Amino acid sequence: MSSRTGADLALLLLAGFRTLADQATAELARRGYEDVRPVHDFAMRAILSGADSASALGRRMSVSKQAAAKTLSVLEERRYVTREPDSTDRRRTKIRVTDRGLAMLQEGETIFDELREQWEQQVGTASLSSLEETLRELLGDKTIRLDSPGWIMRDVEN
Amino acid sequence: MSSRTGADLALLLLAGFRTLADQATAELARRGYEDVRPVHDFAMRAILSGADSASALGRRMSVSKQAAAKTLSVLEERRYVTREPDSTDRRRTKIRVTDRGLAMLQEGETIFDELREQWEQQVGTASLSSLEETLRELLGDKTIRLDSPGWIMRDVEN
DNA sequence: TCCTGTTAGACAACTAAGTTGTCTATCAAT
DNA sequence: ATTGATAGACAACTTAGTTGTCTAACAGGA
Repeated sequence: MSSRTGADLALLLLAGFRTLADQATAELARRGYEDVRPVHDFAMRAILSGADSASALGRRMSVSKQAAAKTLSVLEERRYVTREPDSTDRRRTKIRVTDRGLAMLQEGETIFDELREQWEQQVGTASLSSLEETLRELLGDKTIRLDSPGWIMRDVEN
Repeated sequence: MSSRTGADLALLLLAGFRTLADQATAELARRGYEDVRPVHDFAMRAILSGADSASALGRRMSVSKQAAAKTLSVLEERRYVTREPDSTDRRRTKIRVTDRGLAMLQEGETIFDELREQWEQQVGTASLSSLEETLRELLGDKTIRLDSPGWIMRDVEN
């Protein structure tokens, strides 16, 4: 079916992402981490990989530092990170991922791996890794911009 | 590189979609249709395929009817659709895609096809269509929910 | 024909994740 | 010592959603 056009390709990619992200978010909630969205997970990864201040995180995620600061304050509120003053540079406040944060990340990774496993069983190892290979080739090392508000999962009423 | 995990797979899919969507939006703007986002394009398609009222559109896009009505009013403002009273059911107001709307859709489709063409040249016809095949198999006929606010393209300042 | 339940659309208040713009404090370097 | 850049904060705005409540119109059965 579905006429093989460029627009369909875009929709397929989107649907693929959303399927994984929605399932992961739901499963994460089921395992005790409610109110965590993919964007939080990604931000935490970025922090761990060295973006340990609001400005740095903003740069890393290609988002304004103000937006990054907002994300950080909800992460702090939910006890996934802490902020402490940087002794060497009194302008900065250093971000630290808490143990709870690490545990959440771990759980998230596990869930994503499980989902990938399911997909592998559905279409075979070869198909899936060739898909990944193709996408990597197409996207190169292009870092992913996260400046799209949302991709939240909610339920609809009417 | 990039450890072959489920999370990476999700990010690849997202990056793929965003790359296409961002480029398409930019190109559409360059060709005279500014302030059009993917979500508008998708909504117009849904209208054309029969969802010709706010409530119907909401159901089709898995979004509340209020959200659909909002989208419709910006589409109307920008002269991509018109609303007219339905003679057979006085509660409803019928949505019609304007000529300008059709032209915009046409242009959008062309652009997406061009982008797909580029990708094809980059990785080969076989790889790309196998990617599409795999995704279709994984996602089935699952319709795409559009209830994520955003995926807008904006520029970042600092 | 009337009552009852459902549907369409509108309005209002709220949320989430962004954006600009402006401000102060601190650093770094000529 | 001044000058310029950087970190973070605060405020006002934007987009695309969400609930909740309301009225008007339809549809079907007693």
